[in-house]
Amino acid sequence: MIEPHLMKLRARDMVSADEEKEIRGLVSHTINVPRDRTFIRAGQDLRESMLLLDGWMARAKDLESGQRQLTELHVGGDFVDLHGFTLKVLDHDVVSITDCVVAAVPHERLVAMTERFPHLTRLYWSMTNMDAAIQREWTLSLGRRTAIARMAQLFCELLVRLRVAGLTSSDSYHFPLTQIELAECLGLTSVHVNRTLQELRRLKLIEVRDWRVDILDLDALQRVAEFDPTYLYLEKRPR
Amino acid sequence: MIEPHLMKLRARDMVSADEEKEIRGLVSHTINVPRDRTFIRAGQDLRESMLLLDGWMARAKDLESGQRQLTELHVGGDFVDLHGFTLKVLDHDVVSITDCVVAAVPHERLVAMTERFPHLTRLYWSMTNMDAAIQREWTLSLGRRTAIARMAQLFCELLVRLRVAGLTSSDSYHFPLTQIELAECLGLTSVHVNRTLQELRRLKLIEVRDWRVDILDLDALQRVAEFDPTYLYLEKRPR
DNA sequence: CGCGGTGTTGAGACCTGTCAAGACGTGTGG
DNA sequence: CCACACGTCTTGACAGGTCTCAACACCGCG
Repeated sequence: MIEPHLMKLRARDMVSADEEKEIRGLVSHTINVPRDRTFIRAGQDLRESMLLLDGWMARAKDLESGQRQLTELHVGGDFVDLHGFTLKVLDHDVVSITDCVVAAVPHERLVAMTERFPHLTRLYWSMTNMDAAIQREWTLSLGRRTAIARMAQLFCELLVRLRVAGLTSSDSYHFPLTQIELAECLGLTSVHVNRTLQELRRLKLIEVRDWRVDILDLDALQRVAEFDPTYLYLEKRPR
Repeated sequence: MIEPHLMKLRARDMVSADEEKEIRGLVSHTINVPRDRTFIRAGQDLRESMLLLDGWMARAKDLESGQRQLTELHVGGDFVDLHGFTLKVLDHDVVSITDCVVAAVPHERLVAMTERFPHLTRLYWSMTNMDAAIQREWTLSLGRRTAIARMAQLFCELLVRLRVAGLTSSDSYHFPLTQIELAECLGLTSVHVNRTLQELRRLKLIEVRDWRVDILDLDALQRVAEFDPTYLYLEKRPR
C-alpha cells in the first residue's frame, strides 16, 4: 500500500533498508475517507500527519463569498499535510475529491525520526519543499498564463506526477475532478473551463471524458503550457 | 546583523542559548548585492543558502514572453533559499529589489545542524513551510481575489511580516518596489496597478509614495483584503 | 540639459465572468 | 421498471474587469 510513496521518495534520493523500515514503522493506522469531505480543517490542532495511499485529495482555501481556490492536488503516495508536522495547524483545508484511503503518522514518531534519522529528515524536508515548488508553478500559472496554458500546464504536471507514482498508462490517466473542481484549481469559472476544454479538444491536444484524460499530442501540449518539469525535481540526488 | 532573523525564529518557538550559538556559527561570510540583480539563477547548483540581512529580494519565475511573476517577497531576516538546502537547485530565480546584504550559510554546516540539533532542524523546516503558506495565500489572491483585494492583502501581509522583524513604525513602512514590480507580484499590469493604487487612496485606506506605505485605515484595509494573519504562523509553539 | 526609468492617463479591445436555461446521466424511491 | 431529483455539463447573450497601446509628465542623474 505504501509502495507509491516509496517510489516517490526513491525517485529523489536513495532510501536505505533501515530507512525503509523506519518509514514503514511510521504509520499507526489507516482511515477510509468518503468523497467530498473536509478531511482536515484549517486551524484544527494536529497530532498526526496523513499519507494518502489511494484516491485524490486537494488543499483548499476559501473566501467569504464562498469562492474556493485549490492550491494543490494530491494523489496516491503524497503526504497531504507533512508540513502540518512542524506547523501544528494548517492554513488551509484538506478535502477529499474521491473516496480515499489514508495512513496516519503520529507526530511523535516523526519527532523520533528527526532525532535518529537525519538523512531521512532531510529527504522528507525536501518533499515539503517540492510541494512548495508545485504551488509556485501554480502561482505562475494563475498570475501570468492564459486559461488554455494554465489547463495544459496542469495536465502535463499530473501526467508526470502520476507516472512517478506508477499510476499512468502511457499518456493517459484517471482524472476524477469535476469541471467545477478543475475551475477551482485554475482560478477560472466552470463555464470557462468547459469552453477551454473544448478548445483543447478542438486543437487535438487532449481528450477529457469518462473521468479520464487522454493526451493526444504531448509535445504540443507542453509547448502550449511552456511546461518544464524541472520544478518537479525528478533527479535522484543526496539530500 | 542577524537579530531580525533571530526575532523571526523566536516569534515561532523557543531558541536555546546553544541553538543561538549554532545559528551564529552557520554563517561563513557576507555578500553585498546591488539592486536589480539576479542573485541566484534557477537551475544553478547550490552549495550554500542565503540569509538576507538587509534589503529586499524576491523569488521570480518567467515565461518565454518575458512576463514575470514574483512568487514571494523577502525582507531582512528571511532565508531566501533555505529550501535550496534540500533541493540543491532552485526552480526560480532570486532577484534583488534593492541593494542587499546577504549572509552565506554552507550546506555542510546545515547538514551538521540536522545531525546535532533536531529541534533546530524542525524549526528551520517549519520556516520553509511558512514560506509555502505565504505562497499559498498569494495563490488564493491570484486565483480568486480582485485587483484591489489582492493589493490590500499584500500590504497587510507586509505590515505584519515587517513588524515581526522590527522593521515598521506604527502602520507605516518602507516599500521599495516599483509599480512594475508590484504588478509582477499581483499578476496584473503596471497600468492597472497604478489605477488600483489610486482607488485605494481614493478610499482613504492607504497612501503609497516616496517608497513608503502609510496605512490610513488598517481595519478597512483588512476587510477589503479579507486578511487573516493565521497563515503567517505568529504563534510560539514547540515545533 | 538631455536621458532613461517610472508614473499617469485615455481609448478601445479582449478575455473571462455572470446569468440563465436546457441537456444529460446517474442514483433513488415508488 | 419508471419517474423523479439532483448534480454536472453545455450553450448563448451580455457584462465587466483587466489588458494593450500610446502619449505624455515627472524626476533623478550624468
